[in-house]
Amino acid sequence: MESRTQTTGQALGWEVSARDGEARAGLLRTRRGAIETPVFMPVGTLGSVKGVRFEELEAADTDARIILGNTYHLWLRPGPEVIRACGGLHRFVGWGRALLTDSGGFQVFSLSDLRRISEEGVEFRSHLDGRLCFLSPEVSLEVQAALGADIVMAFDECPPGEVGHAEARASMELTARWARRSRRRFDELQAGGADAGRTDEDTEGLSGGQSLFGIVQGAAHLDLRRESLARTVEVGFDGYAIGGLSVGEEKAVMYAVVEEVAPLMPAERPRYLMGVGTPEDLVECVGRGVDMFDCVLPTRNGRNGQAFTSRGRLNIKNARWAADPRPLDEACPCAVCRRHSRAYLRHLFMAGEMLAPVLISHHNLASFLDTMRRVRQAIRSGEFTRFRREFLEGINSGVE
RNA sequence: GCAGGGGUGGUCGAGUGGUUAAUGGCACCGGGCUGUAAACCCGGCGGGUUCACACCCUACGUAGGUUCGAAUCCUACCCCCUGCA
Repeated sequence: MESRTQTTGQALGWEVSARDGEARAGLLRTRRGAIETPVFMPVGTLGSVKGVRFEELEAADTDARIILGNTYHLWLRPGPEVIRACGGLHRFVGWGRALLTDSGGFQVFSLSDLRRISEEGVEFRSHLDGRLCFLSPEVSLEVQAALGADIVMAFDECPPGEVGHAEARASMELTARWARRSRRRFDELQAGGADAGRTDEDTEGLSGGQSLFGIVQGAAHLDLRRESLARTVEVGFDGYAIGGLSVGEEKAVMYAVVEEVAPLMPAERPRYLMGVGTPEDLVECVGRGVDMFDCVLPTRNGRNGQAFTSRGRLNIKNARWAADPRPLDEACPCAVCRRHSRAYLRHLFMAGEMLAPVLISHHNLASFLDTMRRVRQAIRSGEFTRFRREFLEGINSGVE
């Protein structure tokens, strides 16, 4: 038996197996399984990757190794007590693989009309029933302990993408202070056994506890980004995320920030770009040094009738597909593309059949995850540059 | 046959003398969606010319009529629904 004593005691294992330029291929070891990176993580905000069954997420054509849940949403409903009583989020939803929970920081942005920020935390007017709720770094980490995800996120403030320097600085500094508080409360909760998802000691050579990621903010201002990174690293986390992108800024700005920040992030820790992105964003940002991604696009756009294909986006509602016997993407090996035609999917969508969004979501997810498999392969074989060029050419060639 | 009610743009349905090419809904056509307040949101939707402003044509069962002006009023006819025979 090979000894893994050198990683025992840590909650998360991480090793890079290949590099190609800034792109890295690696293995992220969590208490609920190993995850090859770069990885795309499907979003399951409310405890469900919308429209996709867990069996399908596990199936070979998709094979998601880790999915997200959301602290704010699960906190409001069904509530952390319910989920703790059911043995944590894994057992509650019936998913045995890895989970990552976002802290609710994104809702500070997306629900900006319903909240007020103070040093202490964020007062939300619940979007469900209007009642006043208070989320802070401490509360967020307490809820995340009750959910018991394998990776949890520090509670941050996510400002709009185009905020000016002064506002971005104030926000970034608040996030930095919240990072310390998140770290402190996290450690207390772990020491106190509050983690509902704890696994046996030595699982995978890991401690069995949760791991915690810090989040870099600073909007489009590179000096603030660098400072935010330094202050986050100073606190010390198991992994580091870039937050506050794809929130209204120009795409070039996003790429510029990632290009500046990712290579400066600790090389011995996984790098997670939050909320990104399109297939081309994934490839571009892997090329800038990112290891982990999540995004609602495959499921949301799938539900709304848009398929991501190797030749770009295909809107299944378009009349031009009405009698098209071809699959969504002739190059896609997913279960949906192997079985169903564009004509059938369009018919289902136009008829309002719930199977249509289900099938397109499945295809999109399978497509995103397949892209990441090919990205990893390209990095390992030292052909990432060529892969990137050919992939982008394909995406831009247009669906016929 | 008699008595009521009704025939409006792809469809259902408002409008009952003048901003009416005609409110809405649906259908249809197109666009958007990036740590999910999203199975959602936005736009178009009689025809023609125009990049556009704009202009022309055709339209409220059919045919006449009244009026400066009619989907709206009058007459005849056709058709549909309900009740009674």
